[in-house]
Amino acid sequence: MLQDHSVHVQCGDCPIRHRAVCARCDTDELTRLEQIKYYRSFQAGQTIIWSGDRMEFVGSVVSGIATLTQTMEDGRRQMVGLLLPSDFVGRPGRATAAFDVTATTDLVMCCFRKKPFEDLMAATPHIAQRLLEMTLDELDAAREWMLLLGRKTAREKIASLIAIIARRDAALHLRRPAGALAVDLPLTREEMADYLGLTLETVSRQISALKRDGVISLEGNRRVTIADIDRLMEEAGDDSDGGMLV
Amino acid sequence: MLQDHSVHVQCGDCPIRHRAVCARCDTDELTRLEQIKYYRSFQAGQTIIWSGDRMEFVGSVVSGIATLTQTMEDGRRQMVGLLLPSDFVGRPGRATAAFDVTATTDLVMCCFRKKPFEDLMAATPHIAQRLLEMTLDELDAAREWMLLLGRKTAREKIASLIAIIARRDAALHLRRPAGALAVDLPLTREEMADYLGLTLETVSRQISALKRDGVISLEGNRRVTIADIDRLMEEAGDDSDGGMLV
DNA sequence: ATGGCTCCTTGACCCAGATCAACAAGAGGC
DNA sequence: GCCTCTTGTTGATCTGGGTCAAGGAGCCAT
Repeated sequence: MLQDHSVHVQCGDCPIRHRAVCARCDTDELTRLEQIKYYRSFQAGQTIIWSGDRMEFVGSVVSGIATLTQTMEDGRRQMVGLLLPSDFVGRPGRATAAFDVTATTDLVMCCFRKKPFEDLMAATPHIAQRLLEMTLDELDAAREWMLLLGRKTAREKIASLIAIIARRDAALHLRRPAGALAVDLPLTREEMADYLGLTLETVSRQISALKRDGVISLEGNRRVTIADIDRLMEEAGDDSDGGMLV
Repeated sequence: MLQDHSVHVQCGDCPIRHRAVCARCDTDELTRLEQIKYYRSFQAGQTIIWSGDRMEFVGSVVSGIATLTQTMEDGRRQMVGLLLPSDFVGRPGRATAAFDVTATTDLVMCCFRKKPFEDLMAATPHIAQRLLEMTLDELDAAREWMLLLGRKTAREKIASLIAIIARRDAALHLRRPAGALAVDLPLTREEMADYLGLTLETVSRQISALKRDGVISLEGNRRVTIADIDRLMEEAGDDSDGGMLV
């Protein structure tokens, strides 16, 4: 009986390598990464790291989806990061986590124990440079997200979220959309609400409204078909096309 | 007649060096930075970079305050970054700016032309590593900000903003508060509204409310005295003390 | 097939904060 | 001093999205 073969993915020929930490590593550097890496699986709903925990490792999402969230004492919750395959988790140079990291689907991570990774980073400028690039991208994304949270209407927020997921999906698979585009929403209504700073009822109402108005259509309640991307972007209120689709 | 002496500040003995890009550079690296640096002054209200512009330089704020903002076609505006002295501006590895950068007070920047800086960065792992650290800090701050925008009430937002400015102020001067703490709000009510995702009227009302309730008091309408920091933090709804004051 | 989940939708009502509008308080400039 | 311009305050009213509440739709497990 074979083990789940996802645990045998190699960084070097991983299909998402073009977006990963090791995107520009040479074979020598890859070898050293291989030596310190290991895989961990998490079940849907499982918390990977609690805010305030000691961080034992850093790593990349190989498959599945994780979220970064912050919760106030009274239970108000805000998602502050959505981690899709190739995204980096953890913070070299800091001992404890500032946010909760949760697997929202079954998840496989490619992990590196923190100390060896930091040593390798110190010895391999490539990696720090690539990590800087990725962190700057994340910061840009966080800033777009801030505009969404602070100024967009509920309808614009939903349209934006669908556009963001469609874009990430396309970027990951290096493909451009062929006509009507189908996207799986990897989040529950409640998770979308936490992403958007809304309640789940408002999310549900606005998705219904976009459907009623012909901007999207639904198969089941997770799979969305986007009839007209330009119309969706317009509904999202984005001034730029946000670098839509790579 | 002497020129404004702020233009003669040296990175090496700059009072804010402990927070700047060059925080951990040795004398040799500092010398190389000195060779490619130059100073630029901007007047209050002047736009430093427009979103979409080619970025000719990167640099650090020496004195004064700049903001990073995003504007939608219909004029809705969201601040996505508040740049105080020691903060880094610009994005090595990207040709065009994604946000508007504006001086909200008279401002002096220590600039490096982009290409030489990138070359130096490639040759000096130190700098990329320090920049990564700073970017990760900014990302953490952006994520706290997202909780504020998505989930906090107007009153909590105002309390948070005052706390954030007090904290940054203290960190910059490496001092801890002695009893009641006075802070200058370096922003107009409208700028605060853009920071917080509110209208300026709501900002004004909530500041009045905090004053009425004895959480803060005002001298003029820019200088705030915080009677009781713990009370303010409580009003801000922060679960952690947010690493208050370094 | 039935009960008990979790997830989603929809309706009725309410309220925090937006909007519209008037006015006060400085800060220069002359 | 007086005028003008910008910035800030406060009031009255409106509304988008929150809250509360009642079902519906899948999806197991028994």
